[in-house]
Amino acid sequence: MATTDLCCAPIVREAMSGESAAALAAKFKAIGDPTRLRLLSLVAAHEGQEACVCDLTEPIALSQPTVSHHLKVLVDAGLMTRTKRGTWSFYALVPGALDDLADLLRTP
Amino acid sequence: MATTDLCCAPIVREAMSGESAAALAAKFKAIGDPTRLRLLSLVAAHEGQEACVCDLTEPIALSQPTVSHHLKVLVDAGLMTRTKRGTWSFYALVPGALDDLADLLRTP
DNA sequence: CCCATGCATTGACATTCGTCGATGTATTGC
DNA sequence: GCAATACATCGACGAATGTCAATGCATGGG
Repeated sequence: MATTDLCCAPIVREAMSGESAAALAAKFKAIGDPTRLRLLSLVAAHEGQEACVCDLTEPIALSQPTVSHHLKVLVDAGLMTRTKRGTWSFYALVPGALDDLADLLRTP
Repeated sequence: MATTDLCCAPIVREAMSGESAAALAAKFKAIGDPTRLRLLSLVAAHEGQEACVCDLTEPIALSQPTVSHHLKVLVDAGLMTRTKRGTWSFYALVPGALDDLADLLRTP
């Protein structure tokens, strides 16, 4: 779920509708958490721009279920992808997803 | 409070520290709510790029205390300013605040 | 001086969220 | 097959969040 595409003009261009506000807020809420921001950062900075859960658990210093939970939130928000290879799950940024959010924040 | 300046490079440039992640997450959490996104949008679209609470209560369709609460969150996050003139409190965007956030989301 | 207006604050409540331990489920290696 | 590894899911718990009605506090008008 939550694959609803962002529409519309920048936030400050015109008054937002309730629906588009909810869709956008869901994405910002996903990155409105310190742990998830660090996960995005860690994955992006990792070689190949991808990382498995085992690469992230230690630097994040939280339990493995908690890390998996946050990664799922990011995937559900459309910001990350999950790819299973063997025993591992590799997470990577969705190309352009963060840039799309950035564009919506720009003021004229 | 919460006037901590954002530092650092874009999120995806290098691994974030816990502190900068917390500071950044606080700002994204502030805009990670549909009501607050609409408030930002309404204020920015209003004439003079400012609006009083009485201008916002009706289109938001929530109680006045709730609107005031959300506006306070946005002010505390450093995204809005409050100016009292007479009986009214006028809210406006902090110039460049959203653009600074946008810059941190950009991927190389 | 008193009342009405505009807004902030308080207290309460239900809901959501972040976290963990325990458990389930594949996949790999021997 | 069996044990070990990597990860997801579940259930539970305290903390934080969004909302409202009630109240407080200024400011301006008669």
